[in-house]
Amino acid sequence: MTPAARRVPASPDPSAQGLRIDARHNRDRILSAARRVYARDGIEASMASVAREAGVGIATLFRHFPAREDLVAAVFADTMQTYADAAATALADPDPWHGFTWYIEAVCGMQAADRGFAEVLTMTFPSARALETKRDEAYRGFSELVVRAKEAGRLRPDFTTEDLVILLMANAGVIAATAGAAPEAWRRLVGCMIQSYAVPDPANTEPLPPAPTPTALYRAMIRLSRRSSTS
Amino acid sequence: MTPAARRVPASPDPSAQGLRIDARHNRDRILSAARRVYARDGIEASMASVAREAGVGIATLFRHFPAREDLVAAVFADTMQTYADAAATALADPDPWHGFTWYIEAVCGMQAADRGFAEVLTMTFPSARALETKRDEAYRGFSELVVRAKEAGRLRPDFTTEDLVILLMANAGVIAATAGAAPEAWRRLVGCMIQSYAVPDPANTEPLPPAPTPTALYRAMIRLSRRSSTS
DNA sequence: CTAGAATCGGATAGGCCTTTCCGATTCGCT
DNA sequence: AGCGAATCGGAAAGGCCTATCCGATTCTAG
Repeated sequence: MTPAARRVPASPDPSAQGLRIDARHNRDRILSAARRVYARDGIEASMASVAREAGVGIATLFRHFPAREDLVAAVFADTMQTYADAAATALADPDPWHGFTWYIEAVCGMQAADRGFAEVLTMTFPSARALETKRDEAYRGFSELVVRAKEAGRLRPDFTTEDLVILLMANAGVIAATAGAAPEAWRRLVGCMIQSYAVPDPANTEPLPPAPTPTALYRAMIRLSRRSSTS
Repeated sequence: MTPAARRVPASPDPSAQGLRIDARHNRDRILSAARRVYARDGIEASMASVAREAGVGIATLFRHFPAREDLVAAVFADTMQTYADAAATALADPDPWHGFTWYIEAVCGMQAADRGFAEVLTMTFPSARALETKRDEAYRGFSELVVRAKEAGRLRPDFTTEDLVILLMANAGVIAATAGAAPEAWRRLVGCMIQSYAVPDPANTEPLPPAPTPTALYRAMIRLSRRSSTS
């Protein structure tokens, strides 16, 4: 047994290698705390609040993740993997249009489930190579989905891959604004957008997802004014 | 001349009445500074930054507007008037569908021109009566626009007034995310959404507004990660 | 079991924010 | 011109945040 093999990496995360086991333990606590905080408050949540949630000292947090970007990249590494995998799954669908719409709904659903991730998808972190590699992978898959859906005659020819980015930004806005008070509003938005992407076909109109109730939206609009900073 | 008539309100704002002229002057400086700051940074901008921009002491700002909400309400009073007026203008359009789409584009354009206003439209301020009165007025006008557009057979029957709120939230998201780097992205979003609101008619398809260029969107996604707070 | 290295986390410095207090200044009437 | 009231704005108190320092603690190898 070589000295280097003594510290076996029990954690699946390769960047935890070589750490003392208490350090690795803290690292994991920080990551799961950050996951919770970012999902709730978005990635502009303070480093201090993450440390509090994790129950570690502030210095410990900064030692493991010197910059906020490092923490964000570590937290969303596997979510970005899921994101990239979704494109592959969609490409395996024999129906190009169904694969295209499934992908969009899946991605927007991931945004709805995690406010932090919703924000990550509308930003780019040039220094976080791992994240950007996954993003590029997903992008290539989506480009292929677009080509196939156009070839099948279901996707309008003037659709561009930039439209997905716009949708992600729009969806992030709805999710941030409704934040739990109208949890289905984003489905309505996505349903409308997909509708507009399709080549018009009166013989094949899908119903839209239901609109949120007026009271739900009103609650969202009030809640929105009850906050201070974040973002 | 009665004592009460001595101080003539030169300012159009009735709530400036009874102030000494230097006080009124400061009030105006604060309001125009806040307009600039809110348009640029959104209504979560700090009171301190508004005071700095206005060149007045912090205490002066707080004396005139004890709570952030008071300042927001004062700043956006006339913009909300324009907002309400737009509904009336749209109702005067003889073509119900054209009036409907014109209104949506006008309102979303107002959002694009003022990030603070974009946020105000997705919130409600129960204590700011004047603001909410105007909002209700616009809402009633929009409801009528919806009815007429449906009667004309151009607007899909399952459209609801809540869809406008969702669009406003989505548009606010795109505007906040692109913030100058891709100034036309919101038009693409709005074009798509209007497309989806229309009763499908292959004989009458309008082209979508152009999509932003990939580089413009990329710049927006980088810029987004370059900020600290906001929101 | 122990020594030394790795790690922890409280404390601290510095920044920005909100809100209030109060002495200094300016205005407006006489 | 001059007085009193209105208004100004710097200062201060308190909160939260980032980032770093360093003595205390915990782990690991031998």
